[in-house]
Amino acid sequence: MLGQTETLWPASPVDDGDQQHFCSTCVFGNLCMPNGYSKDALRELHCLVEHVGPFRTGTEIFRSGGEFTAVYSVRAGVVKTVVRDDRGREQILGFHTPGELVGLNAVYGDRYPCNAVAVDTVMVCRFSFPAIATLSAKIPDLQHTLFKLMAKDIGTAQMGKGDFSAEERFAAFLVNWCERLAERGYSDRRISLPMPRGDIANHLNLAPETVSRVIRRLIDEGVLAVDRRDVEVLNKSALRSYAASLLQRA
Amino acid sequence: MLGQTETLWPASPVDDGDQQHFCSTCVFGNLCMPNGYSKDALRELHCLVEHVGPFRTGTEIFRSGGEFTAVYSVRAGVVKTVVRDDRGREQILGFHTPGELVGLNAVYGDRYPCNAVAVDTVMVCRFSFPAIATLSAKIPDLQHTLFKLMAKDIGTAQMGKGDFSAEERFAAFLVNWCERLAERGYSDRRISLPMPRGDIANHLNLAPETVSRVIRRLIDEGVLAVDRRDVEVLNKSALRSYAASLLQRA
DNA sequence: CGACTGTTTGAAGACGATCAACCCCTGTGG
DNA sequence: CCACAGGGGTTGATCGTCTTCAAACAGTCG
Repeated sequence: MLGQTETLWPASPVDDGDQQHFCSTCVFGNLCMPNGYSKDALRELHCLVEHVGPFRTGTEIFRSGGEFTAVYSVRAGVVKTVVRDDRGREQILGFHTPGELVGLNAVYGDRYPCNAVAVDTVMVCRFSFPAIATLSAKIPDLQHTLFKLMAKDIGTAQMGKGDFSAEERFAAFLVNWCERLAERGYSDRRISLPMPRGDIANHLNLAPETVSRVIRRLIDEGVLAVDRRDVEVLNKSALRSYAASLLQRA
Repeated sequence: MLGQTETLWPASPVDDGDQQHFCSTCVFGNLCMPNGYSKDALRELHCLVEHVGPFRTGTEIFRSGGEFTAVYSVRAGVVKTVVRDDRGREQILGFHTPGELVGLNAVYGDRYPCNAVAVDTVMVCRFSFPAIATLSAKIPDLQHTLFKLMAKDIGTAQMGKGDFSAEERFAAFLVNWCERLAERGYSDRRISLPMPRGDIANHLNLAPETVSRVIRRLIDEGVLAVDRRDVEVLNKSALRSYAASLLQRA
């Protein structure tokens, strides 16, 4: 199990030297195609990218109602997107790991529909959306990538729909989190959940107490080992079986 | 209130003669920009559109797992999109009225992620997606429209997230339904809900019995008059106040 | 008329929310 | 070094809403 004092995993992906296998090490993040772009395309993309940050925990990268000008690629840290209703209750739409693009849902309308808030210390790259849209007309691969990223966001948002138990929700969240981190070169067994329990609960439409109880059950069953916000998946297949009904939708 | 035998509203939008104010009367549906396209663009769009139908209740326009080749614009009737999990339980992602585009969520991946099923008798227009993507690189307005439509779908899917009561869910659904029909020239007070109660319940993550009870309460409060699948909104502001917390998310 | 589906209504039960208390860790100041 | 305050997290007891189960009802189509 986990000791209290040992550091379990590195805070950033393992350095591959000059090789860059993962898009998280590229300023474009998921804006990269699997096969990359031509040199010309890359040069043009580089012209319009802008490094921003760091943002400290709780600070806003953009704000709901603010003029939509750009999308952001997460370079480091975790970003959450949040909507607030008139009575101040907030709903966390999602968490975004390095490489992922934030702000695409603002393309409809000329204002951001949600807040983007730093969960921990965050670095981002800013892409002017008008510029990227114009560029995508010239670079079919880029247009295709944008279409795919937006369609993926539709699918992600739709996956939340459905009547699922607390266990299913949390397990699916954890499995999905592991997979996304694994794509970036992190361990898929030992992961960090940098956001507070209440944020996880909010995102899953559960009470913080319920999340706590679910975690307890999973620990008691030997599925997880948990030390504060660090999680080790001990029985991946068991976790997957909990998440199955939510993830395996044909 | 409603009599049993009278026909409350026309089955299709009022004919304006030669004027075509609404996109539902145009084969392109929401693929139309507010200001329309140039003649050249229209001609090219016309080349790749394909009329399909009619589909009878319960028949599939496309099927989950099928090769993704095209998106569909609803011309007449209502289409529902459905995902089925491994145990046969199904989840209705959404209902689509005339003018709306179905299948954009398939752009990610090369297979449809859901079934599209006719709720009543449905006519659609088929657009080859590769063709439309290619065309959109030449027509900036079309690209922009596609981006916006996809972003809107993200927003629609995200709106479902949150912890809402049965009343809030149903009221928000009904208000949204009215607004979408109103955009198409239908009455915004007297509407038809052509899908069975069970489908509404499924979409809202409620039991059919719960939907039935919510409707009963709204009738008793004088907010609605209901005759089978025809609904008249008697107190729009009351209905909106129920839906407020779900719709008014800044 | 009778089988069928879809809808409504009632009663009992389950799951998660809420309320309340406690714990653990951190940081701060004496 | 210890005391204390504070936030985040955990645990237990109770409550409420929606689900489930069961039955009756309505409209439709053969």
